[in-house]
Formats: sequence, structure tokens, C-alpha cells
Amino acid sequence: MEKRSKRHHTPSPSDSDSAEETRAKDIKERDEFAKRLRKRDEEKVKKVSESSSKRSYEEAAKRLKLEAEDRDKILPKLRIQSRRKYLQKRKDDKVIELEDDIADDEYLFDESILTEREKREREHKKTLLQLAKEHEKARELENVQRYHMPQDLGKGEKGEYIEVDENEKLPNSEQRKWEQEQIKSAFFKFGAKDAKAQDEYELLLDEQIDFIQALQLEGNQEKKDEEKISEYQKARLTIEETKKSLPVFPFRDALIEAIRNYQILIVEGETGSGKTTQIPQYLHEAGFTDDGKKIGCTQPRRVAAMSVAARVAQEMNVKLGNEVGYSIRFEDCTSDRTVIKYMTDGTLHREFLSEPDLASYSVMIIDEAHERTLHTDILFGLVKDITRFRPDLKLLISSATLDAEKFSTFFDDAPIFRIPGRRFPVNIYYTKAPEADYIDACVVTVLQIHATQPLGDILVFLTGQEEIETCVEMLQERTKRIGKKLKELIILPVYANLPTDMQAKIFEPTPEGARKVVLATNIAETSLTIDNIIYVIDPGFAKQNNFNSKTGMESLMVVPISKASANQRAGRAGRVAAGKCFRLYTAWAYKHELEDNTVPEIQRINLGNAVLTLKALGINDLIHFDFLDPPPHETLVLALEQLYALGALNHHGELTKAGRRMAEFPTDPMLAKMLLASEKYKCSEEIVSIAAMLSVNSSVFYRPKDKIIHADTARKNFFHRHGDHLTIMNVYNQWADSDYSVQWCYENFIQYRSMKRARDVREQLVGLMERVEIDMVSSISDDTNIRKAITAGYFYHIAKFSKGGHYKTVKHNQTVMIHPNSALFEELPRWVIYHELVFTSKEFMRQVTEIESKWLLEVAPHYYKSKELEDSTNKKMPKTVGKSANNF
DNA sequence: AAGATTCCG
Repeated sequence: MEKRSKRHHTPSPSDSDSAEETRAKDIKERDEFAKRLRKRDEEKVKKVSESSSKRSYEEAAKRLKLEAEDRDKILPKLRIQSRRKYLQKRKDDKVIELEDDIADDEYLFDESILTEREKREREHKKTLLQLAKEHEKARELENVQRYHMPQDLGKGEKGEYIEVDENEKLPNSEQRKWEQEQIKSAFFKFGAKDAKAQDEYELLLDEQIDFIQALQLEGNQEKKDEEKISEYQKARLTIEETKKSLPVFPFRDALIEAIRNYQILIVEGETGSGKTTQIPQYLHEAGFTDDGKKIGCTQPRRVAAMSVAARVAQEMNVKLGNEVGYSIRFEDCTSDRTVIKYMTDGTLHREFLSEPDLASYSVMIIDEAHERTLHTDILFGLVKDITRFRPDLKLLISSATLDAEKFSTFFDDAPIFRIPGRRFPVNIYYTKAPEADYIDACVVTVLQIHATQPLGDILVFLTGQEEIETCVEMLQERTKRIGKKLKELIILPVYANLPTDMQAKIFEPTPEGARKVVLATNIAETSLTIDNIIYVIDPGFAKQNNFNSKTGMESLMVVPISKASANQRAGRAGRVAAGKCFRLYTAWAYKHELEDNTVPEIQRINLGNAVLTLKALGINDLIHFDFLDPPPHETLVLALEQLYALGALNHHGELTKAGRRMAEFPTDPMLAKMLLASEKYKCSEEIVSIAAMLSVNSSVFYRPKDKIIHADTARKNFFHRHGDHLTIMNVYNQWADSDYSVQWCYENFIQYRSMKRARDVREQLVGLMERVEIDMVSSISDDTNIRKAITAGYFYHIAKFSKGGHYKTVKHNQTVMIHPNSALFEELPRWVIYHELVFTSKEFMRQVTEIESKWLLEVAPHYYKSKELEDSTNKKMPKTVGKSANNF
């Protein structure tokens, strides 16, 4: 608190008596509020368990599958099966809904195919030109000897590149030595064994890249045949036999014994060992649930929690949602009978608010701990603390390799239990020299593999949608040029924003005699697994989000991946047979330029909500909270400072009643404050819609390349003259008026998926508003009230149009700009409030709304003095008459 | 005049 800027009020000593009184009163009210919450929770648990124990298996399974349908990452096989089943079964509402969904999907899908084709033809010439240019560029950069950032490309100036250190050039440099040590076989040349193939391939391809084979990623499965048979047999194996065939099975008894003997155990097991599905069952069988307590297991992803729970329910032959269940946001599929509960890490984190001692659990398993999500990182500290006063609680931290030692140290030297995985060896190849243009290098490598390597699908890791699109175009162009001399190459993109049906294509089996290339973002690193990948191409980059707590600005940058990430990528080649991974960087770069591990999320993002939740859990000293890797000090200070300014903490750093209410919302504290403020301004209906729209990450407007003009005019039809918050409210309300129609979204260039999500979020928020005792009321005719409520939450995010002709933030006096997508881009009002600050090509404010400065004194008198809000010039700002001011 | 990586509550 002491770091607050001096221009803000500080309570003066003379106030202190009455201040003490109000503080005591507030804390009393807070505790009473908390008590009411607890009571409501108990009632809710009763209700839920009554209703869900009645629920039939079919119903539960259907719910799961419906959710799965909605998700993008489920195997199409499953989808087809489930669709068929539905059609044969009862034709209840759910089925009709599902059919509609499918029909809608196909409708959208057909359209996108058409436009794709159109686009391809139209841009054919353009692509050729681009290709030529890029080749030129690559040649120019040929001499560059350094692992570099990809955004350097395109700047086109040699001078921007740093040449290698002189040392590295020396004949006996460390690099050389090291590489020689590592190299097992000589140069790996494509098709070297087959002279004929080699000749043919030289004719086809005018470029090639030399690779060097270095280390091998150890596997423990030797022959493919063996696996093939077992794969075939697996289908006919009984569940019991399948369970026995898992690598974890032989360790069953030893594992149970270890858990009996130690309170905390680190389980190190590779994927495919069966640990996630089997260990909870072993513990259940061994009597860990006899006392009426549960076994909990957290997962970083929703799909994982659902599908693993479904699998375990099947193995145990029980109804999903009864003895085995799962709990994720928007959906709690558990009952009072549940003894094995899978959930997302975020769900458990929130659950702490209602059950801070995990009293209903006998064992808690934190799975996939190596992924180091924000939530698991916080759970580490919380759960470690609990084991101190609950000796009966067992704790398992489950992680894939490498990090186990670190976890062990953190958890007071807990023993490490190792379980082997099931994986085939992967040979790793590095480039001999660094590649100047890794997109081009990817294309060349794909073709090299295609021309010379035995059949098997290829997975290429790129950083984003745009890169993937250009790479797809390049590959299409070059394969066309090569013609029929090579076998068919099926080129498929995958990234999160790709429509569901396009995503599903990557799961379709590759036709006989053809080869599939999947161009993916790091979505393919963990979130989805593609069968039959034999070759992986890894340029070594990914996009990463970073939060700068000094400026409060987020940025998305391309950075080199970590060694851990590189190995995860390589591992994707060894799932069905021995594979090969081609790294488009040198062995030297891998060894010396890549970090061991990716910086954990907790050190890279805004911690506002996390800090509030911890405060609500009664953890007052956050600076000394037991973090595995502590977040930057400034990030914590900023979060605390903001919470104080928002009134969530009092000047003693204690949680206030407002803070306790805010903690109920799974959102950024400022957004939570805005929701609370809607009570005073009688516009909770509108604010809840705005909040829901703000939390779907700006992917509401759809903007296909070939219909940019249509999309932009469609977007402008929603514009509100006072700004973006009211614009997105317009979108939501009109969509609701259309009865949540898919067709409406399509016509208005709105992403249906985002809207659906906004609707889910909105429903949840409405429930939470009731929980924090706020009535839902509407004030649609008065946008001033709505804007005041927004201001009450976001008074930290104010910018003022200055004399220099640009905006400056009030807090940091930092020059920022209105994002070109904003409704106010051409308006330039004097005072604006913004939702977020993002650094891309410039410092942009995203989601901007006009306000009046006097409101700041009304909503945040403790934070603003009238003096600093005075306009330095008395002249009115000349306003551009926006052609786009199209109000409702 | 910009441009979406990925999860999670």
C-alpha cells in the first residue's frame, strides 16, 4: 500500500477513529455475508445431490457428449458414433437441438470451402509473387549465423542481424566440439540410401536442407508390429485386461504402499502410463474412500477432466456423475455418492473458497503439474499448507519427467515414484546451419520428407494463424508445381480459432498411399493429439503472452521455445511408431540458446483475480506466500494496490465486504467491481451482458480475408456513438432478440462460438449476482448510468486526449492510441475509459468508451481529486463528425 | 489504419 502515488488521498490520522469504526463494521458485515454464502452452498449441495442421483446414466452420458459436440477437440469417430446413437434413440429435445447444430455446422462449412477455393484462385498470382520475394530474402540472409527472432525477418536489412561471436567461428569452438560429441551418425541426407529416389528428388526440388542427427529421444517400445497387434487385440480385450496391460499396473501395490507411508508423493510418469485413470481407482480399491471421503484429481483442461471421468466410470462400470464424476466451469457432474472426482485446476482453486481445508477429500492428485498453469501453481502453495494441519490428507503431485526433483524439494523432500511410459524412440535431427526463413524451411523440409521418406504423417509447429495460412498456400503452390510425380499430399491447418469442422478434418484417416501434413499452433503440443504422426518439424518458436506490471500492458510476442517444449513437440512423433523430429535450428542453439523450461504462467500474467481469491481465503501475507516460483514483486504490488483502490481491501490490507463479494466472480477485480457498481446505477442487466462480452476474448467479430469490406460494414452497424462497451452490448442484445440464432451471426459477421460462450458466461454471472444479493434490473434507455457503472470498475483505466494530439493515460502518463477497430477510432473524445492495454505494433487501448471527467469524482472520490481532472485548455475539442456514428 | 497462442474460472 505504501507505494501509492502521492497525488491520491491517504486517510489522515484525524479520520482514524471513525475509520476504525467503519472498518470494524465492514468486517462484521463481511463475515455475516460469508456466513450466508456458506449456508447457501450447503443447501445447494443438498439440492444437487438429490437431482443428480436421480439422473440416469444415459442422461449423464448425453450431457457429456453434447458438451463434447460443442468442443472442438473430440475425435470425429466418437462424434459420428454418438450422432448415430442419438438418431436411433429417443427423439427428445436434445436430439433436435443437436441436429440443428450439425445442420448449421454444415451450412457454415460448405460456405467456407467455397470461399477458400475462390480465395485460392484469386490469390494464386499473389502467392507466386510472394514466394519469389521470400526466396530472395532468404538468399540475402544466407550468411546469417545466428538463432534469431522471427519478427526480424521481413525487416530485410542485413545490418539488423548480429553475426556470430568470433569465438563461435573458430574451428575448435565449443560448439563444434559439443556437436561432434553428440553426433551419432554422419550427416543425414534424405534418400541417400536410394540413389534412384535421390536423383528423382533432386530433379523435383531445387533446394534442400542438410540435417544432422544428434540425440535420440529414448523410447521403450521397440517394434511397431508388436504394438499393431496389441492395438488390434485391444479392441477385443476386456476392460480388466486393458487395465492390466497399462505400464502403471505392475506398480500398483508398491504405489499404494508408498502412499500409505508418505503423506506427499511425487509421481513421475510419462503420458500413456495410465496414471491418470488408474491411480484413483487403485486408491479407491485400497480403501481410501471408505471413510466417506473423496479422491480428487485435477486436470489443466476441461476436455481431459470430462473424458477421463467418462473412461473411469466405464472401467468401474458405474454411472458417470454418481461414484465417478467431474466438475468444470458451467457444469458440475457429481453427486453426494461421488468418490472419484475429476476437475479442472481452476475449479479446485475456486472450490477452496467454500471448503478451505478440503475436508471432503482423503486424497488430492494434482495431475500434469509440469504444465505449471496459474491455477496449479497456486494450488501447490494452498495444498502444501493444508497437509501441515491435516495429516490424514494424502497428496500426489503428478508430473512428466524433469521437474520431479523440483517438486520434491518444494514439498519438503517428498519421495519420487517413477512410472515408465509407453513411447517409441524418436530420432532428432538438427539443421547444420541456422535457417534464415523458417517458414520457407518448413516448406522445403515437408517436401524433402515427402519425396524421400516412407509414408507417415507430418506435424509442423508454427506460431499463429497467419503463418499457418501462408505456409498452407506455399505448400499448395509447390506441390502443384511438382505435379503428379509425387504421391498426394494432404495439407491441413489447425488452430484454436479455426471452425470446428475444419479442425475435425485433421482426425480423418489418411487415404491409402497419401500423406497428411498438419500445420498447427502449439495447440497440438498438449491440447490435441493426432494419430499416426511419424514426422515432426519444429522451427522452435511460439507466441507467448506477457504482462508488464509497470505499465499494466499485455503483449503477445514470438519467442524461442524451451527445451521442455521442444522435447514435448518431438515426443509427438513417437506415439504410434518410431518417429523423426526435424528441428530447424542447430544443436548448438538447442543446447545454449533455449531455456530449460518455459517461464511459468504465474510470472507472466496479471494476478488481480488470483490475489483477490487468496485474500478471500484469509491469506494476508501474499508477499511471503509459499510459491514454487514466486511471481514478480511488482505484479503482486500492483494487484494489491488495485484491490485497495477498488475498495476490496481496507488500509490494513484486510478484505472488505465489497472484496468478499468481488471474490465470488471468476473475473478480473475491475470487472467484478463494475458488476457490483451496477447495483447502484440500476443497470445490472446491461452490465452483466457487457461483462460477459468482455470476457470472450475479442473474437466476436468475424473477418474473413475475402469479405473484409462486408464484415467491416456489418461491424459498423453495431457501433454506438459512446463507444465499444455499448457496441458489444448492442451485439449481445440483438443476438438475444434473434433468439440466439446461428443464422443471425452468419449474416452479421459475428462468431457464433464466441456468442455462445458469452451466453454461458452471462448465465453464470446472473447466478452469481443473485449470490452476492444484487437484483437484476434494466436501464437500457439510460446509457449514462451504464457508463458510470463501467467507470466505477475501471477508473484505473482512464486516458485523456492531450494537446499533442494523442491520448495519455492518467495513471502513468503514457502515450496510447485507440485501436483502429474501435467505434471511437475517428471520434477522439476528451476522456475515455479503456478495458485493456495491448502492445502489438503500437500501444493500443482496446474496448474504449467515452466518459465525463466529473464522473470520476462521483465513482472514485478516494482516488481522484478534482484538480487533476481539470481541463488545461478551455477550448472544446473539435470533434470529427464520424460517418460511422450509427446509434440505436 | 490493425491483425487472434493456448488454456482456465
